[in-house]
Formats: sequence, structure tokens, C-alpha cells
Amino acid sequence: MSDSNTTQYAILGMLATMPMSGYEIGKHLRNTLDFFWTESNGQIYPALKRLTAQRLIAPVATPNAGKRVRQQYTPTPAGIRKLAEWLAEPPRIQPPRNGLMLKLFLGRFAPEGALVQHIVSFKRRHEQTLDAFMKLRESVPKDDAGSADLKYWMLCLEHGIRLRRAEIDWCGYVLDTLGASPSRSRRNRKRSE
Amino acid sequence: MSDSNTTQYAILGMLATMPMSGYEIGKHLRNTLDFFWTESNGQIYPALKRLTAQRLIAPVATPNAGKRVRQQYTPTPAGIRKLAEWLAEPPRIQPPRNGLMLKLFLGRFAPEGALVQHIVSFKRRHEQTLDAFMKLRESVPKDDAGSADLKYWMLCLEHGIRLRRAEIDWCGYVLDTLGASPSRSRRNRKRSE
DNA sequence: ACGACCATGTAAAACGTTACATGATTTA
DNA sequence: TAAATCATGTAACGTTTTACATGGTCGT
Repeated sequence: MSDSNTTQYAILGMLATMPMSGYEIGKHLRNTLDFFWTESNGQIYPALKRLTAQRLIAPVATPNAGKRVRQQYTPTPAGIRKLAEWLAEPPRIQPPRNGLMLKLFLGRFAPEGALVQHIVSFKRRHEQTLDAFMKLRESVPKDDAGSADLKYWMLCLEHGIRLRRAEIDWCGYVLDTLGASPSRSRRNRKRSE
Repeated sequence: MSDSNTTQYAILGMLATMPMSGYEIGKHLRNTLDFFWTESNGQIYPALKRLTAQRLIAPVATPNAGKRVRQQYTPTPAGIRKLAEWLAEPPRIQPPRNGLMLKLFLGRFAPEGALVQHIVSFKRRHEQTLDAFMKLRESVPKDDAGSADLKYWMLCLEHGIRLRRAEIDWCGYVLDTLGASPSRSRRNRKRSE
């Protein structure tokens, strides 16, 4: 497997944290990891086949207690080794394509008020995400008896929280600068510089 | 042109700020906009052809004072209108694929110390970028006589500064949590929570 | 049995990068 | 004039999404 086959490594990694079926991987991505990683079905199932062919994962005997069958997979020892090698390599930085920044950069050509609308939506979305993250952080058991993964997961969560706070603060600054509608700008005034 | 043809709109927008050749677009992206937008040559030149065919941009009579010829383009009035329409639409959020977060999330399977290395590099890179951004912000003329674009460009720059500060702070927190090597962690200790 | 959704999968198209080809102009 | 680099372009390839196909299972 080539080093830059990120999809396969991402899936291999997810299976390492917990055996899952293709469907469960999709669900898990959408529910949990969506904030820093996504895969579509068109990627997941072919990747599972390739990983199986390379003996990096293997189908698991499913309990199947009268339930619907979902073929789960788990990494082989070779898969775990391969994962560790990949984790040791410096992460690839994805080329940035920030649509909001691009539109703001071209703000002079935008219709009056359009940018403010974009910023307001962007801010609201991040506020909702931040809220969910804060609740999630509070819900984590205080004792250290959690899984071995917990420490790392909390660092990712912390990243999500801090970055979103920075985005939200910046949105406030932008709205003040661009002169948002009075009802809105009053709430944000204290964040201006 | 379909709404989601971001490459073409990005190039149309860049030409709106200033007439440029394909080569200059590439240069400009790499030097200036690289922090939130990128295009490769394999995208730029075909996009210029398509935009020309659609009469959204037009070749410009180049001064050509004994210099090397570079065919520059500038948007047509229709192009400017099209750009304004696109700017009014809510920006597409690109699906996140944060390689560093993914590797941190799978940290349990990584070889000892590998993640700390990744974080250290990541932090250093962001520190360098932040430094460049701060210098750029200071170099901007204090009087308002700048171009009409300046206000928007400064907001983008402010975003870059704030987000990088958040990343750097988070890196310090991670290094403290993961127990970096003593020489390094001492420097970061004051950021811990 | 019927509709709804679960679960897996695939083909086609869109998107993007890489690596190279080509020729022109500048510089030493 | 040779080397370097400027400037435009394209073909090949890999990746990713989209949209659909297929058939199973569940609730009623």
C-alpha cells in the first residue's frame, strides 16, 4: 500500500480502535470524526476490499444473535504494524481551499450585505459545534479508567474547542469591522479590537 | 458555468483584483494566497481557456515594451456580474481531512515519541507563518489610501493570525500533556491548563 | 405484504496533481 | 551559445463524490 493512500490508513486506524463494518465506519465518521475526517461510501467499501486482499484487516466472526448481519472487520497483526509505520510519518498537509476566505478576499465585488450573511452563518455553525464539544468534554468520566485512547481523543476535542473559539472570536471582529446590522453588532461589540 | 466550479471562480476573482497571465496567477497564488487557496498549473490554464470561451474573461492587449510576452486576461462585465452572483452564494465548506488530527486520534498505536515530533514540527511551521503574517500586517500603510480591497485583505490576514495563534497555543498544551522531552516542555509549561 | 430503512456495493463523472513537452527569452 | 528559467500547455494518473442498483430486514 502506497504511503499516500490516506483513505485506507484512516479506515485501518478506525478499525484498530474498534472492529466495525463498512456501514458502521460510515456512521462513525459522520457522527464522531466528521469534524476532522470524512469518507464517502464510494471510498469505504472498495478500501475494505483492498485492505482485506492485503491481509491488513480480516473479517470477524460476527455474533449474529438473530440480528441483521453486518460483516465486521478487525486489523491483523500485520495491519497494526503497518498502521504504526504510517503514524510515524509526518502527516500530509492538505492544500487549503477555504471558500469563505476566498469570498471575503474578493469582498469588494460582492453584493452589499452578502458577506455579513456568510459570516453570521459561519459563526452560528461554529457556535453550535462548540456547544456540542463542551457538552462532550463535560460528559467524559473524570476517573482515568477510560479506554487507552481517551487521552488522545481529548486532545483532538481540545483542538476542536480552541479552534472554534478562535473562529467565533474572529467572526465577531469581522462583523464589527464590516458594520453588521445594529441588533447583531451590539452583541459582538465587546470582542472588537 | 456550474455553481460548484470553484477553480474557475477563484481565477475569475483573482483577475478581478488585477489583470494577470496564467503564470502570474500561479505565482500570486503561491506567494500570497497559498494560505487559504491553491491551484496547480494543470488547473489554471484549462480554466483560463474555458473562462475565455464563456466570455467571462478576455485577453488584454499587453504593453509588451520589449519584454517577454505574457498573455494577460481581465474579466468582462459579464464576468464581474457572474462573480458577484457567486460571491452571494453561501460558501461551500470543504470536507475536512486533517491528517495531524487523525494521527493524534490514533495515537495509541503510534511508536513512542512520534506524535510529539509531529506536533513540534506543526508548531514550528505555524510559528513561522504567524511571524510572516505579523510582519505583513505591520507593513501595511496606516493611512486609508490603500486599494478598495485592502479592508477585506486585512480581515483575511487577521483570520490567519488568530487561527495560527490558536494552533500554536494548542500545540503547547498537547506537548505538556504528552510529556515532551524536558528541554522542550520547560519552554511550554506556562501554557498548560 | 408493504413501505421504510438498513447495508453493501459499483459505475461514471468530476476534480486535482504530477510530470512532462515545448519553445521562447534572458544571462553568463 | 549554453544554461537557466520563463511561460504555456497537456496527457496520464489517482482520488473523491454522486448517484444509483441491489437485496435484506424491520415494523405494522
